[in-house]
Amino acid sequence: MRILVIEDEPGIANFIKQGLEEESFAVDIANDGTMGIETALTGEYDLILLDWMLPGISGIEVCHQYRKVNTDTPIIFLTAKDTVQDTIFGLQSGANDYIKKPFAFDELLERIRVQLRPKSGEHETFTLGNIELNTRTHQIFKNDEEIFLTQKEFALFEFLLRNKGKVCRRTQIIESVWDIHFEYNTGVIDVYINALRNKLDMKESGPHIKTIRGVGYIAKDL
Amino acid sequence: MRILVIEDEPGIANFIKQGLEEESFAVDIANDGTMGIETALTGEYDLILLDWMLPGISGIEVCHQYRKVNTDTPIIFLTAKDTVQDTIFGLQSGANDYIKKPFAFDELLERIRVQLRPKSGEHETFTLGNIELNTRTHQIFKNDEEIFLTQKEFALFEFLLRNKGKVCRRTQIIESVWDIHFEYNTGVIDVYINALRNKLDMKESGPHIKTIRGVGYIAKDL
DNA sequence: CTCTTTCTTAAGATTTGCTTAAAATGGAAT
DNA sequence: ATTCCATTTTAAGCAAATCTTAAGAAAGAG
Repeated sequence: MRILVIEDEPGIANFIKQGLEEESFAVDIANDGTMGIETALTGEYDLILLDWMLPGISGIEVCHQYRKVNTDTPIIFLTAKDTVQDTIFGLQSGANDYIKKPFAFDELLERIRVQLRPKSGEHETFTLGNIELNTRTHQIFKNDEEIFLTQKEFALFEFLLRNKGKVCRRTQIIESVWDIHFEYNTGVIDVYINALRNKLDMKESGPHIKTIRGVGYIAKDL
Repeated sequence: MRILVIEDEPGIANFIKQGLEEESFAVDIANDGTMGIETALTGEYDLILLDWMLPGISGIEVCHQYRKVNTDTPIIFLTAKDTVQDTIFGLQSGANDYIKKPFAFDELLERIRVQLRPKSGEHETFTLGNIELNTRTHQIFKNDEEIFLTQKEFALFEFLLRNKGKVCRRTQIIESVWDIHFEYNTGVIDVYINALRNKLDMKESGPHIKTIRGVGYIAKDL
């Protein structure tokens, strides 16, 4: 799950980035409206957090522009203003929700989840055989026994499960999970796949992550 | 499906090459404008990815030159520039689309597919009897049972299916699938045709790959 | 029947992925 | 700031799958 934060104050931007990364979202920051709209349009994000007050192009303007091209990706406004007027205006411009600064991080998280839930059309848990992944609580159970994964392990596994049955190409994985876009000559994926297979105890029979040589991996039941 | 990438930065060029090869395109790289236009004119490519900023001859110039000779092959510009002016200018010079760097690989892939789809006039799946090939997910099903092919096997089979009913000459095959252009005295094709017939279980009756003695092969239903 | 082309198999070369250990990174605690 | 610890990444040797070559067997053409 990739999130773009369009916010000029580095302090706030980094605070949000860190918090979201702890929840294993992949977060990019754009620090002004121009960069923001450009990045939003090039990259593929699942959600956009948009500051109301931006130097140069305003948040509303960014939202307007973006909505001309993309009407699916949810946008949540971050705003210091708090009049009802502004709120209505913001939502009319195409945003899906808004949150007033200062805000409790958990509240932000909650609103993000609300926006992401209906979009994926999925539940908040995914399963692979007897393994269950809960995106909400960030836990993994195998036969009701909890298994602890690190951030990256979890993010990779979640990506595979969200695409269960479909082939996940190495390029897709390195982009979605590691956020690396150009030059890519690393063996990280192999290492983490290996870790997953070990921790989740995926031998021959039973659910497994199959490798498609020269292409990538695929998670399959049975 | 053959793609030429004209791009001077090795990092980006190789990243694109790998990504596209995972999708089983045959990719060649030219690292400057002169080489680029030369290769574009000699080889037979289905699509060209052209960097805007090139040492020596610029991307626009390459595009202009190329369009004097060939007006069919789609060209997609890769550009760091982002002004509307440049874009319009680029498209006027004969390009079919453009994409701003940095871009998400999936977006590039999508644009490539948009360009290739109308040209081939085909869908993203091909069938041969009860066998179905999905170019998108890179999978093959026979009566809804998945059959795993290697890269080369898949590429060869895809080529045959794209030309279903038409005779595929050995020279065509070796050029499109193996990217070998001149000297050619190898028995690889035979070996791979054999592998396909085995894996896909093509006996006499039923769908099969018929061999045309002295010429090549043809994929036929029934 | 003889010659040519294709089929089939097996073995060698090459590429790709697996696995492990060690180095780098980053956070938390002292 | 320093140390410690967990996580992430890099690197390298090994294993396995794939690709290519080659050579004898089979099949088709004349």
